[in-house]
Parts: sequence; structure tokens; C-alpha cells
Amino acid sequence: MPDPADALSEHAVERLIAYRRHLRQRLMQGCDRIYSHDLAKPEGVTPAQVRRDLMTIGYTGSPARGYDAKGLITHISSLLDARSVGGFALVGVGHLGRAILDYLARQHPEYKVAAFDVNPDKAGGVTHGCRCYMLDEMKQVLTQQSMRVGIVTVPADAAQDAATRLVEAGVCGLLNFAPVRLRVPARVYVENVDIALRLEKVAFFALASRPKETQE
Amino acid sequence: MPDPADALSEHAVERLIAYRRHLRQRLMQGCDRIYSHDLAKPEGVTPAQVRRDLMTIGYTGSPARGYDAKGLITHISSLLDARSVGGFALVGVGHLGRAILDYLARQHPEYKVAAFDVNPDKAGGVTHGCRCYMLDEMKQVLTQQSMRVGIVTVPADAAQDAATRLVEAGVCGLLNFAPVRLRVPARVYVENVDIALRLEKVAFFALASRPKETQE
DNA sequence: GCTATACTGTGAGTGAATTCACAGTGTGAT
DNA sequence: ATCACACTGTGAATTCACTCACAGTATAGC
Ligand SMILES: NC(=O)c1ccc[n+]([C@@H]2O[C@H](COP(=O)([O-])OP(=O)(O)OC[C@H]3O[C@@H](n4cnc5c(N)ncnc54)[C@H](O)[C@@H]3O)[C@@H](O)[C@H]2O)c1
Ligand SMILES: NC(=O)c1ccc[n+]([C@@H]2O[C@H](COP(=O)([O-])OP(=O)(O)OC[C@H]3O[C@@H](n4cnc5c(N)ncnc54)[C@H](O)[C@@H]3O)[C@@H](O)[C@H]2O)c1
Repeated sequence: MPDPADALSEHAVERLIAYRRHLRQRLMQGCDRIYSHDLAKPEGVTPAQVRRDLMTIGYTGSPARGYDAKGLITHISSLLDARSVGGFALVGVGHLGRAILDYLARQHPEYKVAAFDVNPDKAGGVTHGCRCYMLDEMKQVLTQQSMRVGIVTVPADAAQDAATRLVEAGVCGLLNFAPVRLRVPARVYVENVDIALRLEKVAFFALASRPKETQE
Repeated sequence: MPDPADALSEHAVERLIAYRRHLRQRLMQGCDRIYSHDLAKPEGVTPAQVRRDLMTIGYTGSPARGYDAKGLITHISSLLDARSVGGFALVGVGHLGRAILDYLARQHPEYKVAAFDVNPDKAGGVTHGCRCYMLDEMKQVLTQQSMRVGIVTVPADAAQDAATRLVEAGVCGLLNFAPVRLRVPARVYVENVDIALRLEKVAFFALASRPKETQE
């Protein structure tokens, strides 16, 4: 109950993740203190929003010195990474699936990742440094490696099946790329990334007569 | 000024796109009339939200018969597609870029798509039914084919450059997959799809002790 | 040491988006 | 023909996220 992490809204978590990424970048450039507006501008939010977020997670800076970059990263991480996810299980080693596997292998070699596909040519092999299994091995693999997050990159008509299998294998979070709303138990968190929808959205707003847009 | 399309919020547009997709699916199944709750449940919104949205775009159903699927699709499309986007220009023919090119070629052969890459091995060729050009051909190609939307799938450190080139070539909308906030003129609409962030977000909420979540 | 400054922390205010709740109504059943 | 029902359309209420604005304060400069 007293865990502040439980009070974070989805938006707040997204911003905290972005702040942390930005802070790490700054830190590598040798910048160890940072003001709310330094964090706000590149992320497209207001300084007040940043301070509010940091207040929410209980991190305190100092006037005239701002926030300590390293300490803030640690603080954010202690909230976000408090509970280890074990690893990721990706279903559907197609174009998008391979792109993600490749990304994870290159950028996050620390994550454990397992891949699954119906296609027997893919199952059994190793793609982008990640072992690819057959679907019926899912439960065993996930249990053994205690993976709690699933990634769905199968065609739309297979997405529900993939999700159901992942849930049965024990995941409690899903990142879904299929243009379908998945039906899962309430305890399972689902995040939809609908690329086709986003594309249509951009097409719309690109040509909408946008009024008094604020300057960046 | 009286164009209702200008009054649509980002969220509203996203929902309308989802409604339309769902309606098309229903229509193919031979269902020509639909109630607000039929549209709401699979999209994860409330029936009231659906009615409010349709009211906003000025579409009227009838009690006891609901909305006419075909007419509603037409109505939504008349708002969303009012202004033709010409086509899409994708920069960065890597893993993700190829996945998107492939998707567009298969699912949306009606869209014109051009690809661009620094890598001379890629430029000049044809990937997934889409001609790949060199960067310095961008302005010419986009002007000629009147493409108004850019897709950025280059590494983070090349994203700003890609965006700047696209804007100079005349695009007024960007779909950005790089984990960077792009700096562009205010008239240009930017939509960020931050896959890595979404992945971290799922990992967090998967393990957050979720309170009184509503049942699906 | 003292002061001016530029920041943080936060209560209050604002505005947008969503939901509630119900009056109004066309339809299918009888 | 009549009625009961289940739906729509929508003003009002609510929720939520964000922004404002300013008091409080640690620092750097003098
Ligand atoms: N690639 C994109 O840019 C893009 C854009 C928009 C949406 N999407 C969505 O993302 C998803 C994946 O797209 P993609 O381009 O990678 O498709 P793809 O066809 O390249 O890959 C799909 C993979 O899933 C596997 N598969 C099929 N049925 C399966 C099942 N029942 N269980 C396990 N694996 C199965 C196939 O063998 C294949 O390897 C689709 O739902 C698509 O609509 C992709
Ligand atoms: N693949 C994923 O699942 C994934 C996940 C998270 C984020 N992203 C982001 O998406 C972007 C693309 O990822 P990817 O996996 O496709 O990378 P990738 O390395 O496979 O592809 C990058 C492509 O961009 C080209 N390129 C490099 N510099 C360029 C320039 N200046 N102009 C034009 N083209 C250039 C390269 O030749 C290459 O073809 C990256 O910003 C990455 O951070 C991808």
C-alpha cells in the first residue's frame, strides 16, 4: 500500500521512462546536475510537469542546483525496476518480430528473450541470438525462465490465440502489435502498439488545418 | 472553419480509425447494422464514448436499429480521408523499416511508398515492391509524387537529420520510431512510436500490484 | 557575512475528456 | 393498432491530467 509506484498513472510512467533515458544520456556527456526545464524541453513537457512528476515519486532537488542526475536515475529505477520481469517471450517471428528480436539482442543483451512461431522452419533455430521454440514448448520455457511479459507479433487472426497461450504460460503483461483488442483476464496488463492506426493518424493530422499550434 | 474534422482531438481520431476498421470487419461478416455497445466493447471504450464520438462527427443512428455500418464507414472516411496524403516516404531501410515496407506493400498496395537510405547497397534497389532511393534524391521524389508523410526508422543519432531532410522535402507529418524528440517547425505534425518505451512500460505494469482493475 | 537570483515544491486553478443518467423515439411483438 | 423495450442523443456531472503562480530556499557572487 505505501508503495508510491502503485500511484503512478500510465502517463506518468511513460514520462519517467523518458526522463531516465534522457538522464542517462546527459550523464554520459558528463552532466551530473539537471534542472526541471533541461529535462522538460527535450521531452516536450513543461518544467512544472517534471517537478510534479518528481514530487510524486518523492525525489527532491535543491534550488540553485537542480536535481542530481545520478541519484534521480537510481531513484526512478528503484521504482520502475523494483520487480524484475525475468524476460520477454515473443510470439511470431515475422518481419516485425525479427526487428524486435534484433533490437533487443543489440540494445539490451541483458534481457532474456525467447521466441515462438508456428512455422517449423523457424522453430528450433536461433534468430538474432535468440532461441526460437515451437508453440507447445511455451509453458515449459516460460516457467523455467520465469518470463512474465509477452510480445505479440503474429497476424491479426492469430493474435488472440497467441495471447491466450502466453497468458496460460504465465505472463502478466502483453505488448500487442496486432490490430486487435485482446481478451485476457483482468490481471493481465495489455499495451497495444497499433502501427497502422498511427500511420493513418499522422496522415490525417498532417493535412488537417492545424490551428494555433504552439511552437516547439 | 465549419469543417468538423478540425474539431477532432487526437484521441477522437484514434477511436474513429479503430471504429472504421471494426465496422469494415463487421460488414464483411454480413452485419450491416451496429449498436454503440457492439462497437464499444471490442475497442475497449464505453458505449457512451462511442455515441459521443459519433455525435461529434454528426452521424445519427436510430433507436432500436442502431447505426448503419456502411453509412458510418462512409461518413468517417469522408472526414479522415478528405485530404489525400499522396503517399509515404520512409527513411532508414533497416529491420523495422523493411517490416513496415513489407506491411504497406501487402496490406496497402494502394499507397505510394518511397524508401531512402544512406547505405548505397540499399539505395537503387527495390525492397518489398518499393523503390529505394538515395538521400539526395528525396526532395525530387517527394515533390514529384507529392508525398506528404514521412516515416523515420533510422538509428537515434540519425533521426534528426532524417526528419530535417523530410521536412525540407515538403512533408507535413512524421511518424517517428527513433527514441528521440524531433525538432521540426510547428506546422509539421509528429507522432512518436517509441517501442522501447512501451516495452519498459509493459514490464512495469505487468508486475505492478494492479488495484481493482475493471473486468474486460 | 549578506544579498540577489534562479531554482524547487506545491496548493489552487483550469480545461479537456470521459462518464452518467435520463428523456425521447423508432421498432418488433402481440 | 398498441405497447413495451432497448436503443440513441445529449446536458450535466465528474474525473483526470496538466498548468499556473508564488512562497520558500540554497547557492554564487560580492
Ligand atoms: N510489419 C509492420 O510494419 C506492421 C504494421 C502494422 C501492423 N503490423 C502487425 O504486426 C503483426 C506482425 O506483422 P509482420 O509484418 O511481422 O507479419 P509477418 O507475416 O511477417 O509475420 C508473422 C509471423 O507470425 C507467425 N505466425 C502466424 N501464425 C502464428 C500462430 N498462430 N502462432 C505463432 N506464430 C504464428 C508466422 O509464421 C510469421 O513468422 C501483424 O498483426 C500485423 O498486422 C505490422
Ligand atoms: N527494431 C525495433 O524493434 C526497434 C525497437 C525500438 C526502437 N527502434 C528504433 O527504430 C529505429 C530503427 O531501428 P532498426 O532496428 O530498424 O535499425 P537498423 O539498424 O536495422 O536500421 C537502420 C537503417 O537506417 C539506415 N541509416 C542509418 N543512418 C542513416 C541516415 N543518416 N540516413 C538514412 N538512413 C540511415 C541504415 O543504413 C539502416 O538501414 C532506431 O531508431 C531504433 O532505436 C527499433
